[in-house]
Amino acid sequence: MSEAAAGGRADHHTPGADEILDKLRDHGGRRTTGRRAIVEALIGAGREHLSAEELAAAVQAEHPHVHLSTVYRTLDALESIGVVDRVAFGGASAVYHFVERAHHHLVCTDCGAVTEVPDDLVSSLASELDARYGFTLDHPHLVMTGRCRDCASH
Amino acid sequence: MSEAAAGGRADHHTPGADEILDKLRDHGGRRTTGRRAIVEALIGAGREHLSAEELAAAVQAEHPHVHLSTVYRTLDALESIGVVDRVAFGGASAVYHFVERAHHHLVCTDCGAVTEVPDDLVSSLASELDARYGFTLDHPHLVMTGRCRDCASH
DNA sequence: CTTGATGCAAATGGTTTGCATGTTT
DNA sequence: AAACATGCAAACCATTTGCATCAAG
Repeated sequence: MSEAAAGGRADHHTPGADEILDKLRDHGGRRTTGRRAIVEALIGAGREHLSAEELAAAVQAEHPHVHLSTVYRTLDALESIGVVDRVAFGGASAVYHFVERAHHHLVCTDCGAVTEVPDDLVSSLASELDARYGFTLDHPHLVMTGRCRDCASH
Repeated sequence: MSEAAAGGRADHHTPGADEILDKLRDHGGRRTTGRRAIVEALIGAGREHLSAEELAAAVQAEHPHVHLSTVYRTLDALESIGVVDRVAFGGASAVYHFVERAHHHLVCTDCGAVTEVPDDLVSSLASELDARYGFTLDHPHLVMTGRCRDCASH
């Protein structure tokens, strides 16, 4: 995994914020301090999946003027250039994270915990669904609900 | 549409409305005309998955006074006694249907079409997830997103 | 100086809730 | 009567949008 973009370490200067902002600019976007702050906060979250509100809170610790709607707009922009993945499951707020390797999500309906599942675990089901129904599963966006180990034992 | 409201066939008296209302009453609920109308409309929908609003519209054709919030409350009640299944996927409105055999749902992110998938297709993935993560997939509630045959070909 | 980004407030849309009233048991 | 259901309006909550302003290119 690209330790730079993903890293929990290897952040000598600033992980991949610049690269991401560059990508944004390549798509006609602009580099702003707000966006940098948002990207950095998202990088800082490591592999945690944050909601827009949590991300806004993190950003606002340093940049109090950055508005929640800006966070949403920036996440939208990042999602549309394929840098960020939005994970939405019924009702509750969506969470966002960087797209690294393809993976799916198990969301516990009790405690809300999100577990990542590598894509290959799902691929045979995916081809089955394709063969039988012509249905193409969302590859990096699949969200499956159920109960996690802890909650299941109650 | 449902010129049935009570089914095109196999409805000698009234499908299962009474049984369902009985179940509701067994759980401390009351039989009201509104609830009967809602249950009948849901039965009339056959295996279509309706949103609360669609259901309300269907009911209101005959009983204009039945309010949308009553539909929601009734669906809640029916869900909590295990008679109906609510299928919610990010953002859009949830759809409801009777719990018959266990099945999952493929929701097309383009056109919103809902395809049913028998449980057995998913069971090997389910046991895999259980074995690896101790995660118990929601059995009759799984919602998977992607693109249906029609939309995928665009 | 043009186009995109932002803050803010207000709108959205699906769903839920408080309340006073009407019904079922 | 007591407990529950209902209509209605208003509240909710995550997200989106209109608009005037601001800043990046």
